[in-house]
Amino acid sequence: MDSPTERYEWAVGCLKDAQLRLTRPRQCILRALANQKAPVSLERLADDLEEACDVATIYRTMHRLRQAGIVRQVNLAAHCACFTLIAPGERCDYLVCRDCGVITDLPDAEPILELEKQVAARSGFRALEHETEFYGICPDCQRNTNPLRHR
Amino acid sequence: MDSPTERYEWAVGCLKDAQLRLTRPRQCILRALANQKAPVSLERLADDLEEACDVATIYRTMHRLRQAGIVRQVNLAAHCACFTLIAPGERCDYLVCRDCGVITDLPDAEPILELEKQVAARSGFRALEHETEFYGICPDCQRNTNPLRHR
DNA sequence: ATACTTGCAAAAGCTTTGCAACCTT
DNA sequence: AAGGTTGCAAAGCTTTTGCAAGTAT
Repeated sequence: MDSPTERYEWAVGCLKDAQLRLTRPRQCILRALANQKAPVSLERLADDLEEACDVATIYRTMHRLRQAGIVRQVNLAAHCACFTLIAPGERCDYLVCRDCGVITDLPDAEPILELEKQVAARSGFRALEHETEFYGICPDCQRNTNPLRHR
Repeated sequence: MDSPTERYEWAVGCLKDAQLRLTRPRQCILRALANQKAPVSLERLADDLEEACDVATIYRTMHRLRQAGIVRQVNLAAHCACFTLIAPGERCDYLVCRDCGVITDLPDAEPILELEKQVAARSGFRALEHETEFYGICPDCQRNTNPLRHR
């Protein structure tokens, strides 16, 4: 499930399963989401759309996609909701630069899945999911050490 | 560093180190934070204050506490900033109920610290920190299975 | 034809900022 | 006394909602 096309098709399938209509704005939104593996902020998402559409529509759509389990809302940075497709095999472990904000996917987070099982067993919580963010300063920003850029 | 008093004293020490003044509103805010191990939303924090104070003051204070490394902003739920003291030994791994919103601290997240080291080594990121949230339905909410309560 | 969706506009929230008065150091 | 802080009010954003018109099924 790696190519944007595959991811898009998967999402469209889910949309139909959820009895949501495949409208023009929704096509654009799903395509934009399918192109990005890392979570995208709503602002960025709006910019990425092939065809502009109303903010209200984007918000409403994201809400429905979330309900339908097609999209996950990730709370990486304060003050902006970020979203990502939950295509099969997708991870939700990220490495975020505190300085430039770049978000990378973290592929090898097996230990967390292990931990998740333990937590499920001990806590009695059901339907467990997780989300991990590692924050730090990326190599690029370590080089550009302008102290003023750092918040 | 377990008792609220110890945590409060620690925070006050940091405040002085950061050359921030110990005003009345700041005392209240730090005390409220020291009483809670789990992250508190701003709304809740405001309610917990012994003495009411202006929202603007709370926001400005949280901003400074964050800058001074006294407080961590956690993005547990969308639409509300949550804060917690970063007293020594404090963890940042949580178990959150998707239904009732209760937040519990997760004490045994060793594997994540291991992973953090690996990630630091491989990625070249510096000053790595992490934040993990496990989401699920808590035992209580599993019992009260009113489907309408679940979003 | 039906009823789900969209855009526009307005409302509602949350967060930030300006400024004079106030209080800690 | 000096300057960091506060409260109040207003401005800025982000997110939500109402409604008539538009469109996928």
